[in-house]
Amino acid sequence: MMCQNGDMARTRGRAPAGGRADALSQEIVVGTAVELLDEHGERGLTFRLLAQRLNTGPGALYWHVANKDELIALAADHVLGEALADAPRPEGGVAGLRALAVTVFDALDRHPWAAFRVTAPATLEHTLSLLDRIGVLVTQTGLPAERHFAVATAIFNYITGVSAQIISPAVTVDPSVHRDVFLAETAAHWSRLDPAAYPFLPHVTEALRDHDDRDQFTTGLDLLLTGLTATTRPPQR
Amino acid sequence: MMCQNGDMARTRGRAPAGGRADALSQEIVVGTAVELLDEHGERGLTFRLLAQRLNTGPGALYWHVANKDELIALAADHVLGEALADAPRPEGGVAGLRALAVTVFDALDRHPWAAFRVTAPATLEHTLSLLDRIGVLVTQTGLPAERHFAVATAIFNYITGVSAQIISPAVTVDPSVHRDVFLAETAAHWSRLDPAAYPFLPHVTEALRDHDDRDQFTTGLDLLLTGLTATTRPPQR
DNA sequence: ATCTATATGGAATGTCGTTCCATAACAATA
DNA sequence: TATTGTTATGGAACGACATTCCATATAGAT
Repeated sequence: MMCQNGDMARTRGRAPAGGRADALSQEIVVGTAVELLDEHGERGLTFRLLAQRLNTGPGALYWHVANKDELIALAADHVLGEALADAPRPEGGVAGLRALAVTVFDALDRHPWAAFRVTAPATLEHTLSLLDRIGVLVTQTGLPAERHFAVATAIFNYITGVSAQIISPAVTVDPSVHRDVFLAETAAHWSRLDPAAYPFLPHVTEALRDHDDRDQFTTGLDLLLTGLTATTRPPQR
Repeated sequence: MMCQNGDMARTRGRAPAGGRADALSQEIVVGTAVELLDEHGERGLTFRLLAQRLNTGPGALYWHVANKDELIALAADHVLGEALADAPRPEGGVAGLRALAVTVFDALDRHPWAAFRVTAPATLEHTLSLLDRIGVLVTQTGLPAERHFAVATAIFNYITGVSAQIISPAVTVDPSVHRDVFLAETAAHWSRLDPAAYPFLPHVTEALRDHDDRDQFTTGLDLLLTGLTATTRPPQR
């Protein structure tokens, strides 16, 4: 599964110099897939539907994409590419890490299906690019070189993994039920739990109902980054 | 989608007092599903195969489980339940949080398909239990009450989200390629990248090849927990 | 014995990913 | 301008799957 694109730069999908006017390309196929995924979610994307929108047959798509897994992986990478293009460059160090993380979260929040499909260790273009940019910023923090990989990967995993968790209700749950309704129902469920078995949850139903996803993301992120600076500059007695 | 079990405790699946000897139950169905998921992964689990192993037809399973999504969600919750049963209870505070997190990671590592299926906000029994136990431990750290929800959720999201990311290659990639081979190939890929576009990655290929998944999990976890203690006791000048 | 809710299991349905292949469009040759 | 080979297309066909349907069985209650 999953691309295994390997070495040989595949010419596939690159429209030949003097191709026809209505020529497909991997870029077009993936771009249209992103539209469809935004509209109907992962389950709603079918090769038939995609082919229909591109005025072709399902078979033609397989010239540009190996299978549905690769298509979705490429679509998710495409989303990440847009996010990175928008990401601010100026800041360095921990502030830059925070800004980059939030930018990526926002992008995944706009394309909920993508969050689950960005995976480590990276092999796709923009996923690699994200990890590399995190690595560069980590390098700037003055951490010893032997920790660069572990810390950069930890931050990458936090961004993609936690984003996926926070966004998951939008994907897992029936999309027809809105966020507020879902949270209200879940809060009601928590409030009905037996306090002997669940001493904590009944106390935080209000916080569940009112919380903001982005704040939830930055709460953990800031803990992580605080821990990072605390490690970088050991506690000044 | 997804349970919506609602209130009414469903009698379904509970074998009636004097049922037949070969009676099914939700517990049996889910337990067998866990076995099959461990053996063949999420794609390899089919209702036909599950029915065959239980000496029944596919239709019978739908009496105990609404659909495949619910089945897998229940199976993942089952895994979490086992992990929590094994989890050490003694320690409290930050040390207890760390121990609990690692226990859950190990369980998900043994059942890679489950990591992607544990989602927040929780509605299933053991997922709720995990979040609650995290909450209790967070309460013990002396954090102000208004931060309890945000911090407990952040830790929950870290555990489940980052575990899923770290374990993902075992699920996403063809299971026939072993971890070492996959990492070696990815490392080779990184080493061939253009250093102008990717200044960081080529330097850490060795670390990628040699890293340990559990260490990767604890690296970020310890950063997060360090940040937590730094927040709890503000820096003592 | 009869009745009814619970539970079963195999057959039928429809949708999907994917494969296949006959054909089209174009580029390079002659 | 014909010819040939490669690149690309698109629609039909295949096989697997989740899910539904329904005729039947089981066991407790009457």
